[in-house]
Amino acid sequence: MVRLKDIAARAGLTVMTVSRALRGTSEVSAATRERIRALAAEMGYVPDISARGLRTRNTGLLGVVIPTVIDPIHARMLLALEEQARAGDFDLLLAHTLQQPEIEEACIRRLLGRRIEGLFLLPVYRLAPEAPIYRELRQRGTKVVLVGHPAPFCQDFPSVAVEDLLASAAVTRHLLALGHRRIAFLAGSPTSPAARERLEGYRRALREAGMVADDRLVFNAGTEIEDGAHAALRMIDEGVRPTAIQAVNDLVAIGAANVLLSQGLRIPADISIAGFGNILTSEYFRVPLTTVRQPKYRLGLAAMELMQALLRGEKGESRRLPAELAIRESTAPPPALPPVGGGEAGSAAHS
Amino acid sequence: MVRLKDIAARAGLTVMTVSRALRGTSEVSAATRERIRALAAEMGYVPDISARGLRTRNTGLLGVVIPTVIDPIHARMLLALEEQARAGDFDLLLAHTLQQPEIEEACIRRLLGRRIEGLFLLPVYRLAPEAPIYRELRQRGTKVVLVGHPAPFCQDFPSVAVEDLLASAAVTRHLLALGHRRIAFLAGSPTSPAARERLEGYRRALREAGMVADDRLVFNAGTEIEDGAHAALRMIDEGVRPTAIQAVNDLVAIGAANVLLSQGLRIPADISIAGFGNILTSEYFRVPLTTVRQPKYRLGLAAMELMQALLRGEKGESRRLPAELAIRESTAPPPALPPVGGGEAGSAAHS
DNA sequence: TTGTAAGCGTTATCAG
DNA sequence: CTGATAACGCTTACAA
Repeated sequence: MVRLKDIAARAGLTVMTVSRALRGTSEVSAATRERIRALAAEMGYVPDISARGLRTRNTGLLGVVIPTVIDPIHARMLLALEEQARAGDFDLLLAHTLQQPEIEEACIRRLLGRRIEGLFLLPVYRLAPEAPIYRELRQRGTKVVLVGHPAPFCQDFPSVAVEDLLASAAVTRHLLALGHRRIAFLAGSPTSPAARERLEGYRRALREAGMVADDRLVFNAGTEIEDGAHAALRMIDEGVRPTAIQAVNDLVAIGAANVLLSQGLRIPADISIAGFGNILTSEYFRVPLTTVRQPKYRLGLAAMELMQALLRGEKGESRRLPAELAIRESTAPPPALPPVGGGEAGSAAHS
Repeated sequence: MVRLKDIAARAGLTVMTVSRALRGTSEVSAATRERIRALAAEMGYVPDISARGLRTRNTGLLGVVIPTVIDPIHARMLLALEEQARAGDFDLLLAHTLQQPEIEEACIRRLLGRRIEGLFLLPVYRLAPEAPIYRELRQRGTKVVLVGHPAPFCQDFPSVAVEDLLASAAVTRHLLALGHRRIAFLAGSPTSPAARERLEGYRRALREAGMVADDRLVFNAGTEIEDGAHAALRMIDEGVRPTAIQAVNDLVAIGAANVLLSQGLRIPADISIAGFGNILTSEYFRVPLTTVRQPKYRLGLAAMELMQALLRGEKGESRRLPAELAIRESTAPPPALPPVGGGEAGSAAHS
């Protein structure tokens, strides 16, 4: 490894002069500056950022803690983040939590040892109102940008999140506008604020339309394709026959759609399906879905902007990004006017 | 930030004693060790890894340079890598190249400044036999594990890659065994060794079956869904009517499949489709595809093993990982025995 | 078992 | 414009 010292020796100058010449800072005669620069290039000098950081107290490191990079939404967000980081002359340390609190804690602790200047945190959501590592981050005054919805245990960090509630309500309103009156909802995990917001958006839209949100139309699914399939089967078992289904995400929607198609139902002729878009653009799935396009890349940009503000010592304001409804041929008016009222679960209508 | 010095002051001891106590190294009285430990915990001490590294000359950092983390294959590989890295007490610096040589060079240079101990490199493939930054890596003796196929400009680095040629040949043999004699190939970018291997595997299998690989059945596609669609349209335009299609990857296959389905063809009744699996398990696409399952996670593991060997100062042996053919209902015997011989492009039969 | 001195590669600071 | 000195937080090497 070539060090400043080595260049200084070759140049017959002090380390300091070389350092200054290379940084272009301070006044150094143009002549020597060029000479040093050439020499450094020739010798393949690469400054040691850690050593510099030791002295200047800035490491130029940002941490990203993410459930898993396999999630396409998160991956796109990460891409944006990394591009922005490089532009701002930061390097990115990546760590996965696999949605496990212990791993999350270990990750964060390691990153703290790296003296990261800021942390992008996609939290592992828990119901508990407190989490020790989050408390520690607060005490340390670590600059944290939460990428996701705030929850009790992480409330006081500035955050960037999608307007899930509004977007979900828009989906429901879209279905209502088409004439659907019996809309089932395949819900996600109750520990996930995003999933909860989506359920709440559905309920709010129903209420605003003067209807009663019937819980017999809400099925606990999860986040995976299988979860959607199981939920759809349960729905059929229970004799519930909605004219439309709204799912907490694309995967769940696809799982449900596959089940329905295998039952001989046609989409959207017999039943409409809508939900949030998590994978690809879902246009490439041959299951017709009307989806909410999530602003993945913009989420990354917004997160970085917030971080920049924090790094400048500002307060940093949380932001909610709108999501856009991508209406496709997957949703259509209900096949026939559903019976109004009706007592049994299957025909339980909002009204 | 709490430093060793601070703990030492509070404990009435030297920095050295504290350092030793915390590391558990050397002989320190069990009593003081516990006392120091407790004190450190209470004060929230986190050792500064960079400072330590400055002294010990190991940074505990590994770099990953990747086209984009959006690619599901790469994302899974990255996940494995990160998990392994953490297990080995390394942190991971992530950088994207976006497939652009200049960005790649900039990334690598930055990582060198971080004094990474090793670099996982998913190269930006170019046809040129030399690339300056690769030469520099060689000269520096940086420990590099190539994740991908070797190419002239990066030949001398140890690598981990999938047995694309063999896997591709297996696909073709599978189609041949079903009785297909007119198999089209939708090829990828010629700069990508993996794509080239896949084309070569197809050709080899045909030759081994005593057939002539007819280039009129090979269409340049690319890597995206749209590329597959365009290639399929071109194929149809040129009047080529294969009984089976083999694609360089899943996306291309899906693009082609969508076009064929929209033309009223049924899969696999009228035409069979097979290729490499890049997205999800493609089981969830309602386009029937027989695919090659790529050992994404094992690729990550193997890369890390290779890196460990390099770090131990060993030579490090390149490895090729086999890929498994996932046969599904997407491939079936050809609808009718194709005409043997035949002069025009459309019916151009092998042998 | 504990302490002292020195140094890792860089830059802040003050002096010339 | 350039140099000398000290320091960032930690650990190695040697001394007590």
